[in-house]
Amino acid sequence: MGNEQPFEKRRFVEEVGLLFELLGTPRMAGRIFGWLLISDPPHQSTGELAEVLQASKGSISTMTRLLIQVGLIERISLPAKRRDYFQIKPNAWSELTKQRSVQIKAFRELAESGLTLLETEKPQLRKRLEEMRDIHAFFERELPALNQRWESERGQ
Amino acid sequence: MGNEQPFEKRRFVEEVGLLFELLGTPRMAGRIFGWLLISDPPHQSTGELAEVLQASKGSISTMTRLLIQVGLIERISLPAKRRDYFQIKPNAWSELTKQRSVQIKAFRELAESGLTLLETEKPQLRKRLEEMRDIHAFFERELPALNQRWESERGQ
DNA sequence: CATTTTGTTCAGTAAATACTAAACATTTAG
DNA sequence: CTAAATGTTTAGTATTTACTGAACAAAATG
Repeated sequence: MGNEQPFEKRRFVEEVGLLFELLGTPRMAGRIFGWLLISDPPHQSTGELAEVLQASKGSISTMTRLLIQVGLIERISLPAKRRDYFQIKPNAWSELTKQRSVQIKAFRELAESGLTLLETEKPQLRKRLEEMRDIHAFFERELPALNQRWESERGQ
Repeated sequence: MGNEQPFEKRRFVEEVGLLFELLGTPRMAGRIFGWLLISDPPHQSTGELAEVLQASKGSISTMTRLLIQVGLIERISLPAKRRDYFQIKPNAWSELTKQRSVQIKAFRELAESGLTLLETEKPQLRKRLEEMRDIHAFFERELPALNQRWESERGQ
């Protein structure tokens, strides 16, 4: 089959895969995401992904599910044609920021439960946890604000 | 040996371990970090860590090295006493934010190299990558500013 | 110098993970 | 209905990873 995509595109896909792997997400998920960033058209089916990326359909199925779950891609179905397609989710990055806030909250709460444990201890010992709590409370408050600023700046 | 630390402290340590694991860092590294957040004194030796956390010295050695590398703890040596101790790094969280900026930069650069690939394509196809580039450029610029605001607000 | 105390490195292991390939299910088209 | 196309689930595999325990190295103490 005519499976000759330019060298550079393959390399791009592979780079995205490696970056994802570095950040703890399976490389294949990164490859899928990478391809969906440059594919024409922007929406691709499971079969197309499997062929272009030389991966099994099972792998594509699992990893698209993962990418949907973390909010980076979405499943769409086109009116007439075949079954379903995947594409980069238009608001992917903003939503990722929101997820980041959830993590930050977890750290803030952990710091607070630690402070409860050290309730009766001298300030010197509590300092570590107070700093952890305060900075996370700060970002928990400011990150959504920053994200909102982004959305309005670009939105117009 | 008198190894009876309160229930709640063990649970705290285990919770930090689980959160770390969730974020892709080995659980044992999280346990070490958790214990260093509540230990008295705040600095602990490899041997102490191994005993409290019921882990092998080898594991402690590897994981402290990891934690130092990511900037969360530091190695200190006390004047008279034994060899070296570990403690939470005073500026840990701010430095972590800086590292986050490095990742964001990687995404921005990836988006740009993708845009180079689609240089001659129609705008419709370039949109995905432009959005990815722009939001990452935004945070690459704003995150350090936010962090600086934190440092001055608390610094006084 | 010999002994103890402390930390690192290394070899081995058990469990988790990222896949593949094939069986199965479901829809679409003739 | 039958056949083709598409996607999911499952079973199996190979690799990676997070550990342990022991050998080793280096320094401090007597």
